[in-house]
Amino acid sequence: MIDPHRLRNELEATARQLQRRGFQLDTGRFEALEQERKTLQVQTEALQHERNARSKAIGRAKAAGEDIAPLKAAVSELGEQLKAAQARLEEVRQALQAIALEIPNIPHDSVPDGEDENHNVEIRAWGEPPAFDFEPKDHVDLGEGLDLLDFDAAAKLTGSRFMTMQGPLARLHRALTQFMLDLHIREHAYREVYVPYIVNADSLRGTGQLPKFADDLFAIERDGRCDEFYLIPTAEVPVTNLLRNEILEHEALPLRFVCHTPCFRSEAGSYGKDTRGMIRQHQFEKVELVQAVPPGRSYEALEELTGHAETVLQRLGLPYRVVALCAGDMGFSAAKTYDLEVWLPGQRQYREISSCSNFEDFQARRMQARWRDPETGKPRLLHTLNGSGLAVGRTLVAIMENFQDEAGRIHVPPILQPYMDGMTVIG
RNA sequence: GGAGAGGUGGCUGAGCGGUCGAAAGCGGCGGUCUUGAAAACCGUUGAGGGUUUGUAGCCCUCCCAGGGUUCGAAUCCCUGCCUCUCCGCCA
Repeated sequence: MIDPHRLRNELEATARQLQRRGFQLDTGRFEALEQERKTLQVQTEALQHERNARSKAIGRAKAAGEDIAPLKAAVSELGEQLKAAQARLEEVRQALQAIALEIPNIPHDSVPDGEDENHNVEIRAWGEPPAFDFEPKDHVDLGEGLDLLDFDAAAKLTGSRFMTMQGPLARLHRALTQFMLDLHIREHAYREVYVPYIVNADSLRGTGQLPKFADDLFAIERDGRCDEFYLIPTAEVPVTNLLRNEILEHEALPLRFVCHTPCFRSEAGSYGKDTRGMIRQHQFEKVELVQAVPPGRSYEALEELTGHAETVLQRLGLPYRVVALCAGDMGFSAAKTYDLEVWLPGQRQYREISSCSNFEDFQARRMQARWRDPETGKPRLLHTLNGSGLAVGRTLVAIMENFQDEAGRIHVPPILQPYMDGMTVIG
């Protein structure tokens, strides 16, 4: 949610900033509602004041043994008026709230203009795409060739967009997770957390998935209702919501959490896109980095966090580039996002493997995540950030395709070999 | 799943339907005392919102959440959520 004061006081300027990401704010409707809210709120509070004062007078009169019947009658009437005013105010409030919840975050000034991914800007690249003296295969052919990857089996068990792995490939997948967690814990000072994989609607509202993106989620039915519990689409949701309705002491910051979870995405509307292989699945594993920092520090933190994710790719020896998303391509809650894209020889292109974002106070306001500013002693909204460090399934794909040989074998990156009992090659 | 108890400020914990945003203790902050510290003593100490040029004043809301009763609800009623105890079941 963006700052309601900002919406009230700088409505036109805010609308222009939102337009950069292709969002049209209906300023006329907002202003009308806001005007009404103001009038109704003042009126309602005046009535409440009146009622409070009169009720107290009744209390005093009763204590003094006076006749209170006429006083009561007078306040009764007030009660009706108050009830009506409150009802109208509540209506207007909810309308305003509904609008506010569907307004995306304002792009930071440093975010490039543009409508879609074609306007994203490459910031830097690392490593060289490998030169093969044979025709490189994609991960599907490699995995199925080794008899270690099976999409048909998963289709039998569940349906499309799931997969099964076996033997050393499943182990490599697990090794990747361990390596990522260890790296972030040991070298980047993150604290590991374990969280529920099912969250309630309040949590999803807090990070911004609800109310707008319910279609991307798997809802869980319970007691005949399916609007309460959902499978997490990313660890971002439970981990960031640890801070919901909390006021942190300054000493606790910055907060750095790393969390490995499965992620579940319905990806409604993505049919026909990346149908082959494990690039786009309903279930995948991810190691997620989440930070909460004082407001003045969040852009510095974004650079650091992006660097932490990059380190994973560098240690594995995977070529990648860093891309600044343009205003039109950013996610709903983000003020600024860097995507990490890894080179996939099977597709001959860079593909997203991590997305690192600064949400500023957008999520914090939704979930009332605050810290006590030592300057004033007063609670203020935190800034939250997160990034994949990394998406495990896609990292596995990158390793398979970049480290294949002509025989269709997969060479284990040296940094992972200790996690594999020294195994150097699969196949 | 069955039976019972309970959810109050940073913590512990009082609270008869009116003078309760809430006693008391602890903690925090400021001060007195002290060479310094401790102790003692004094003072102070929740959050959100509206109005407003205003960190001034005035006002509103918040005692788990949502409804209800009432002139008036932390206190009474209903629903939900959560916690605890006992039994059952279970990894």
